[in-house]
Order: sequence, then C-alpha cells, then structure tokens
Amino acid sequence: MATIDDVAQQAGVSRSTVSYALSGKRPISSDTRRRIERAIESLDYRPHAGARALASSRTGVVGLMAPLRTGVDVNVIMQFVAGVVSAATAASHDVLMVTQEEGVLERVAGTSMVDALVVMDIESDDRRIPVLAGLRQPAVLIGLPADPQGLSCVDLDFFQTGGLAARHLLDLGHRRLALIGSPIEVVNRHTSYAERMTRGFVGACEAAGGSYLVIPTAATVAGAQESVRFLMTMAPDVTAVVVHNEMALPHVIAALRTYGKEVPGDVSLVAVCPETTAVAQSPQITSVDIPTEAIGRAAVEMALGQLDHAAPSQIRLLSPTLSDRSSTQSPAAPPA
Amino acid sequence: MATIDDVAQQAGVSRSTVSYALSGKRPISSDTRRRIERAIESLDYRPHAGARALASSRTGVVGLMAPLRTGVDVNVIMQFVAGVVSAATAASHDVLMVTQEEGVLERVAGTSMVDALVVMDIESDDRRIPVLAGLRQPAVLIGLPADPQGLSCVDLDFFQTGGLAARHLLDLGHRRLALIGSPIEVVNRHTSYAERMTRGFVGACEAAGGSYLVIPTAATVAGAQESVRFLMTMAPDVTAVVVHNEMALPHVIAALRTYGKEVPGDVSLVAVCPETTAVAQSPQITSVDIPTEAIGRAAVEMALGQLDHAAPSQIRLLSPTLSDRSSTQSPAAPPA
DNA sequence: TTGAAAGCGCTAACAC
DNA sequence: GTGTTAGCGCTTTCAA
Repeated sequence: MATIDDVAQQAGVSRSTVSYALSGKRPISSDTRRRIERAIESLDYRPHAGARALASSRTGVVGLMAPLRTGVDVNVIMQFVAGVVSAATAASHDVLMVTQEEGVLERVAGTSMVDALVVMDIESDDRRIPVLAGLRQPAVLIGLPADPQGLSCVDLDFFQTGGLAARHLLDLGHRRLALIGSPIEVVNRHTSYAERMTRGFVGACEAAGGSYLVIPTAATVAGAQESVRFLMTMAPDVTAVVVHNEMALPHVIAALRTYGKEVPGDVSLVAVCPETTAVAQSPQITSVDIPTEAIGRAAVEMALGQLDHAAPSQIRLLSPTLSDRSSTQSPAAPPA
Repeated sequence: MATIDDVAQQAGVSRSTVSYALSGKRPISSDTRRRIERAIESLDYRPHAGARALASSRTGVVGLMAPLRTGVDVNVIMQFVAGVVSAATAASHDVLMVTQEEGVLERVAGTSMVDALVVMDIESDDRRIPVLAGLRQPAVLIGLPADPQGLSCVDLDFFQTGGLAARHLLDLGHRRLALIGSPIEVVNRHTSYAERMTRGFVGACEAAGGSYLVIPTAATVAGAQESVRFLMTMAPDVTAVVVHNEMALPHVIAALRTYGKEVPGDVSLVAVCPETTAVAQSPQITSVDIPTEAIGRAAVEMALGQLDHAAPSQIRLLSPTLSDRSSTQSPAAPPA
C-alpha cells in the first residue's frame, strides 16, 4: 500500500502538504493540489485509518448498539439502523455495530474505536446509562429514560402522539375509545414510553368527554385475540381503537373481524407504527408514524455535533404527524 | 487515558513486557504478570485500537455489507447479521456495517479499517465480486455467484433443498406438486439460487414420476393471490405445494383457503424459510430451514480463517434439513 | 525471562 | 503557501 510519503515524493512536496491538501485545513496552491491529486490517483493512495486515528484522535466511526435478538419488531429496528447508517455516511462516518453484552461499551469506547455512540432500545432505568455518562465519547440515547444523567436523548413525543391519535377519533365523533397498547413486559421495562402515550391518550379523551379503556397486549396472535376478546366483553359498544403495538396490529384487525367488527365500517382504527407497516395492511391504516429514519438520523447528528463540545447535550422529542388513510371514519349513526 | 507506558512504569517493567503479557506471545513470569495485571486494573488501561492497528496491521474488525433497504425479508437479514455479529464476537472481533454504495468496499478495505469482509445478498453476476477479489483482505460471499473469482462462498445447498422438499411430499404419496417460488425479479437477479432450488425440485419430481408446476411469486398479498389463482386454474388437482418465498408464505396459505383448500387437509405444504418463520404460522409449517445464523457464523469463520493465508478459499454449501411439522400429510384417498 | 529501540503512517504545531 | 519534525501508542525484532 502506498503511504503519504510515497504521495509526497511523487508529487514533489512534503508530507504535511499532502496531509493538508487532504484535510483542507490550510490553503494549497492549485498547482500543488493538482500534482498531489495526480499522485494520489496514480498510486491509488488511501490514508491508513489506524494511523490517522492515532495521530488525530478521531476514528470516523460511530458505534451503534442495537438489540439484535430476532422476533422483536425487527422491521422497526432495521429502520432505525438504516437511519443511523445513512446519517453517519452522510457525515463521512462508518458504523460499528455492537452487541448488548456486558462490557462492550467500555471496551469499544475505551480503546478509542469510535468517536461517538448511539444506543437503541433504552429502558426506563437502563444500566448502560451511568456507563455511557462516564465515557469520553458523546453518547445519544434513542428513547427517554427516567434519568438521562446528562446524556442526549431522541425519541418520538409519545405524549403528543397519544393525544393526536385520540383527538383524530374524537373529532370524527367517536366517544367510546380504546387503546390497545404495548406488551405488559414492555410497559414495565420502558415505563416512560408506554406511559407517556397513555397519558396523552387519556388526557385527550377526558378533555373531550369520551370514555376510554386501556389494554396492554402481547405481540402474538393469541395475545391480540385475548385483548380483543377482553375489549368486546368490557366495551362492546366501542367504535374506535388506537393500536400502539406494530407486531400485534394485523392480529388485532383479524380478531376484530371474528367479532363481526370490520375496519373501518364498525370500528375505526388508528395505529402508532412506522409508515411502512401502516400501508402494508389492508385496509391501509390511518397512523401516527414513528419516524424511525428521522430519529436515527437525529441521533447521529446530535452525537457528532457534540464532538468538540460544540453542541450541548439535549433532549429532543420529535412531534408526531398523523397520516389519514382508510381505517377511520365517523361512527355509524346509532340505530334509532 | 492510560497508555502502555504508564502500565509499564507502574508495574516496574518495560513496555514490551506489558505488550507480550497482553498478547501472550511470549512467556512471562507469574510474578511479573501479576504486577502487570494489577497495574492494568488500577489504571483501567485499554490498548488504543488505532495504535494497535498501525503497529500490527490487524484491526480486530470485520466488515459486513448487508442490504439495508427495508421491506426485503428484513427478518432473514437480521438473522444473518446476528449470526455474523455473534461469530465475530466469539472470535474477539467487532463488526463494521457498511452500506451498498459505490466505493465503500474499496475505501473500507483500502484504509485498513477491517481485517476481512463478509458480503450478503450476492447476485449471480455481482459487480462487487471483482472488487472484492482484488482486495488485500479476505472476503466471503453469502450466496453463490456464477463466478466467485476465487472468493469463498457460503450458502444453503438449494439443489438438495429442492429435492428434499419434493421428496418429503412424494414419499407421503403426493403425485401432483407445485413450487411457488421467488419473485421473478429475484429469479432474474440471483439466478443461481432460485435455479438450483428449481432443478432440485424438478429432478426429484421426475425421478418419482410426479407431475409438477413451477410458479414465481411476488412477495405481496396480490402476488400470492395471483399465483394461487394461476395454480388453481392450471392444476386444480394439486395436493402438495412447496413455497420458497418467506414473505409470501402467509398470503399463499390465506389464498389457498379462499379456494377451499385447507392446509394440510386438502393441500400439504412445505416451506423453505428460517425456522422462526415456519413456527410463526398457523398451522406450524413443515419446512426446510434456512440456517441463517449458521451461515453467518460460517462466513465469519471462513473469513477469519483465511487471515494469514492459513486456510484456502472454499465454497461451502450447507446441507438442508427438513423439520416435519403440521402442514404435511398423505393425500386424501381419491373419491371412489 | 526481560529490555531497548526501531518503526507502523499520519497529524499538527512550529518555523519560514 | 510550504517544509520540518515531534509525537500519537503500540508491536516486534534484536540483544541480553
């Protein structure tokens, strides 16, 4: 492999001139620049990443900790990952995927393999937070823990989301609503997220004088059936449902159908899920989108922005937007 | 951050002794070793990855090129990724995720960011192959291109797979079979994979004197319905189906049902898909498993094995295994 | 069993 | 606008 000295020699300049030409950190006469470029080209020169990292304390790599256990809304995870990778690429960075195992965070950060870290699937009281808070590298959490300990966070604003979904249905005239929510384990682990959603939902219902029911749901066929059965028992006159559980969504729709409830004829349905999930159902579902790509992108931008203490740490909650599709309508007039 | 010199000083030994103690490349007296360990501990020393890479020409990182576009059997991709990451971790390596963009391969390899590369989603005539073949680092392809140009490949043995699936049904007594295969675009891109499967399937059918039909299928609801309609028109007496298209699988089952064909009562069904997909259906599907984790694992092992030209390049086709579940049975006796 | 010292390839003062 | 040079922190001969 050609080194920077080879390039310098071939271009008839000093090593530092080549380095500066590459980084743009000082002006280079256009003639010199041309000779350097030619040399780089002809030698197919690429700076050695390790050497660069050693000399500059910058690796050009951001670490991404993603939950890789399959079965858990893999689609959603992949979308976050895609957002992170594309934002990193746009900022000339690569992405190192790290597993959840104990100690990797310390190792990856401690050995200076990465410039910054993005951590997904943050639990309310996540054990990784104190570790992350003690690192030299900036870290951004995707999710909103109870105590971020000064770390930056990005997440969808679930309080607004709950309100937005409920209000859409209330505005259509519905008065008896239900929230079919996250699996109970998730509720317990990620308190903040399901709780914020619920509070927003409940608040909107109460403000509008609607009645409501909140039901946690396992992300399985049986779980969805059970929740719908429960719903049909407790509130057979429900006319509108918010589903905040992308894995259960299709099963909920199917289960409603077994009770003779068609969407949207008998029951209007708003889902909280990535757009791709919403449009993949039939009928296409009116949804509050979880802007996975945007969140991943924001996480990287915030992390990289903090590099030279340029930007301060911050908590960023993205406002939800609702996309009106084919699963909601005004309730049928009650039989006279 | 503490450096190796800090450790050496605190332990009262030379820098090289610390280095050797760490790498185990030469014997260290147990007393010295103890002092070094203590120093490392008390200073919380971690070797600098860049410095190490510079001095040793080894990064401890393997690059993984995975298709990140969502919508394409993300589950399957994630399983491969999980296999790669866990195998890499087991071998004390980290994983750098790289995108499909033009030039990244050259950059990542050229700048010595990785020790080896694993590339997923290989097409029959993939443009990346010549690039990979020209790199200093070993590369392993997941898939089997027309011309591997000396690169190592891992894949499921799809020829055997086709035969195995067909034979399972033939052995049960079925004589009129169909293969509902990959989307036509995939067939055209990844020729080898769909083609090998088809040849295995057809071969087994002909050997047993069964009749057969092969139908490419789009991975959508409409695509599955259309394929089933075609099947029911062309071969209404079909009693056994092999589905090699995990995205379409549930839709195919649903579509069959609309024609009054229950699985397995009227039609036996064997799927070719990851085990998790097979057991997630109802009824659980008899399947030839795509051993995604094992393939990912094998890819990393092969790549790392080639590091010092230790192992030669090779093509490895994993033998399929069939898991008998609830979707196959002998055909009903024809009405007398 | 251990130490001294020469790099690995690059960046960024500092000097002109 | 360009060159000189001192590191960055580690591995690995070579020598003892």
